[in-house]
Amino acid sequence: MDKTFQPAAIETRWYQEWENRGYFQPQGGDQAYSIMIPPPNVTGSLHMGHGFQEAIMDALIRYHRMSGFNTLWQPGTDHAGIATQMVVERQLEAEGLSRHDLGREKFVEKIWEWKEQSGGNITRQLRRLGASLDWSRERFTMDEGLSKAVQEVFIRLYEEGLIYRGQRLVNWDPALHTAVSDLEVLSEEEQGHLWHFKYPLSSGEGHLIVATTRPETMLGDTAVAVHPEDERYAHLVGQSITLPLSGREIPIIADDYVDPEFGTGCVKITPAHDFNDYEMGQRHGLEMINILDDNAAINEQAPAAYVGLDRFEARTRIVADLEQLGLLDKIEPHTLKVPRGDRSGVVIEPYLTQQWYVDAKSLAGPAIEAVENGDIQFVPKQWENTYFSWMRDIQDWCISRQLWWGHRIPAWYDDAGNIYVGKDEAQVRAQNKLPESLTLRQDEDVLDTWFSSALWTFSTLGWPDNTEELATFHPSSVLVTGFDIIFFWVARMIMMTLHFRKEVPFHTVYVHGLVRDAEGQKMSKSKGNVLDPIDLIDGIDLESLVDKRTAGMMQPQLAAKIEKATRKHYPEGINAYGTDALRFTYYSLASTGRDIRFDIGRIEGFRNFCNKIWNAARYVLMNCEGQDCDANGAGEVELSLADRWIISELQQTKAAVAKAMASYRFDHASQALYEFVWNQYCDWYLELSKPVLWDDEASEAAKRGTRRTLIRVLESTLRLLHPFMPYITEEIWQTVAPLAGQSGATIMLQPYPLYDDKGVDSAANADIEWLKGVIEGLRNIRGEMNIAPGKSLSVLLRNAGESDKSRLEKNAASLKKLAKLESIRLLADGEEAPIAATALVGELEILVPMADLIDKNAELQRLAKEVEKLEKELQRIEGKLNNPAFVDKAPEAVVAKERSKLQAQQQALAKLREQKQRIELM
RNA sequence: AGGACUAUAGCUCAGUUGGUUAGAGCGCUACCUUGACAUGGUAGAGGUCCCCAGUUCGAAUCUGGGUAGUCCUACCA
Repeated sequence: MDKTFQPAAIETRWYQEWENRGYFQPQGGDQAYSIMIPPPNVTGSLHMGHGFQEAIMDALIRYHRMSGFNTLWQPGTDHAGIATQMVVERQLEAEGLSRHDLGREKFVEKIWEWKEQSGGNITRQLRRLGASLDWSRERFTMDEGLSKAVQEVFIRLYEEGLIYRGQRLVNWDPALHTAVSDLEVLSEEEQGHLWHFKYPLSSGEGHLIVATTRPETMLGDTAVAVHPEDERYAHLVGQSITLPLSGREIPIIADDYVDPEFGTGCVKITPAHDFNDYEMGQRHGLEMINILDDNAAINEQAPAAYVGLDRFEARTRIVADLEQLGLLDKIEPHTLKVPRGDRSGVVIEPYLTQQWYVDAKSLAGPAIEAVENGDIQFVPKQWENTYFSWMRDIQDWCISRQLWWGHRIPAWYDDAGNIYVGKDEAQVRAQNKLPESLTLRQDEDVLDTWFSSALWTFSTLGWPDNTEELATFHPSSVLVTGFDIIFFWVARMIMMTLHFRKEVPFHTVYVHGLVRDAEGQKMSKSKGNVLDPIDLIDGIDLESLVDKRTAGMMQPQLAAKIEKATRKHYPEGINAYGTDALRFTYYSLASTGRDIRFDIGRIEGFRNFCNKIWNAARYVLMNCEGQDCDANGAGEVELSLADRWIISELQQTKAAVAKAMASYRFDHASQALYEFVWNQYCDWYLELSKPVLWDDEASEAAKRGTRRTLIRVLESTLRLLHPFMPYITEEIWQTVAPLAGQSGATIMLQPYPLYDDKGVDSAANADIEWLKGVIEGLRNIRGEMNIAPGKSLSVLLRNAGESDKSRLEKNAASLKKLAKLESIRLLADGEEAPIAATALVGELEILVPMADLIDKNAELQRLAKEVEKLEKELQRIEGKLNNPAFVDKAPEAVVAKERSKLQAQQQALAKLREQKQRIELM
């Protein structure tokens, strides 16, 4: 074995082995455990957030697989309609082509080509992370089976009246030429203006002043509204004004939506271009005039002077023209929220179009109930509120997208505008008895990607066919996801699954935090602070990292800034830490918080932890390989106190990990394991094994017992660690297992260690605690007194009780070795104690004679510090016990505890004071 | 505007049903290449648990009110 752990040398080898041998496939078992991967975008790449999420799922999966469940982790990707189409369109653009130049069929072919070419990226990354997905079952939202499911769902919902087509105002992305759902629109505050215009009354007697942030929409105004109780305008309601530029006469109406306090209290109403105005238009039966085209340029409904102008050009022109007419009252700076497409970044227009909708309200009822009655539980629970608040006010879901990449809507139209929904044209004709002569054309649109994602848990298992997998693995056990897609995905999955399967898609939703950079910033390409998990595994030099972060940017002007920041944060690039260290870092950060700051310092610590495990194994193997470790359990074996103690500690660790896993506290699991391996097994047990193994006097049974304990505890620990650190544990386990009497081809299919109360040994625990106390007392004297570590000490014990005496007897060898003692013995009866530095373990006094090695003043200082600490503590306890209210009202156990504390501390204090005095008299 | 969450060591974070001397990792200081490991060992320093008030014998923990930050939802033209 190398002196340091080299992850790169083993990771790929083991992953290939696992995959080739089919270990990731369900292995049987009484109970099923399944997780459906939240499908990443097929043409994308994994970022730190994905890495975090996959690591969590893999830990759950490996844990349950080892625990004997019939375990499936279902892999797959989605087609990410808009994102993917955009990428390919941009590639075409580079060749000076648009998708229209190619035509629909050719263009979709191109996307498939791109998918084939780039689709392996994600799955390659997942493999590098050690994700034990059953690749033999990999699915894609656009593959045949899932498309069939999508079609089936659409048709059935249509037949049940839960999908309908209607003309509504939608969020229109003028760059992508498609409707997007309200979830895909992000509103941010931006600086704009508030333009005040004079609208002349048709009566010719004066004007009203309206304010707007979007002057161009005035071409589509069909009313001006005031508040019904606004006395200033009450007399004008029912009259009309003559709309400037268009010359149309439009009514003045009253509606309590209007806030009389804002602006002038008069609002221009444009029902075809504003969501609130749309509703008001409905209430008042107003005309809807659409003045934009698909590009958000002015259409021919508007006066000729503006037709064809882009919306922002038209804005400038209209303001200028109104000013010229003397109708511009004033312009004020104004902060407003501007809605932008999350993909395109352009300003979204409310736009009147024909779209398909899902009646979400009807589907929401059972979905709310499933969470209310606990069929589905969120972890942490507070996310249920987020879910409820959205579900209880849910809007119908616009599912049609004016894209070419996606599931085409299975609807056909005849020239009379009749709609026929079915599997294909032939079936539609047959079902509706349509003559051959009737021309039908299929709807041009495709479905929202989330529509197919909503079916993910059951479509991946073969639905609508009644497959065995569906029966076995559905509902899935848990969904692991970020809170940012509770609405997009989780809620819709619950609705769809309940409707079609009459069962929940998953029993638990584990909501994890969002990975941010070390400064708490969200990682994003435009900020240039994204990290590729693979770069933390393999390492990356500075220049490559800069190139990677500044390549292919939407806004190249940011490149310089990103380069600077990158050079500042990673002047040396990023070291290679390996997958296990990265994964363990993720777990250590997976608490209940919403934000996860990823600090490079953390991963370094866990890389060191891997190295610690590696070297501990090296030590164990050095002492066990070729030796009798009682692998077959036949030899005579004597277990030392230390052996019994570490076995006992191992049980506590098993229990802690099991508890942590049951509550999704991966941070607690990782903490418990780290603490056990480093602070107990390595720091104490390995050290305690040395005096036995290196002692020529020790019996063969004792040596065998220690070797057996060394190797078996290590073997169990590797299994305990495996779900979190798959590679290093497999690598070491291969050599360790046979020595520990375990056989098997791989650690990943071994049983997960279970807490065994027979292993718990409180007597051994107490003895070792005593031993640690004595050693730590001595080390403290050494450290504080600057006694050279190489210097052997002769130590005396005073005031030893019976248990101290027997413990001393049992542990003398260990004590000598670990505290580097020349000798240690009890002070004989009547023997006068020499002047010495003192440490206390309970009532036992440990004396290090000062003779020539201890500095008087240093010892006095050290004692003073101890005395002060005790005095403070005593004061606190006395205060408590002198308070009658405390003694009367606090539970007896608490009072008793304080009393015994008081006594112990008083004794200790007395001894230290006495000691201090003696030294002062020296 | 409504709601949620967060505030603990220099940094990143744990802290169970109120009772601990408030913990861990990283960083810091001193010493140490002893035969698993310097990606290491030993010892140590470091906290007004954001502020104020309340409940309680007792509050990092519970309640109310502030302050600061983050996020979500809905939005005023």
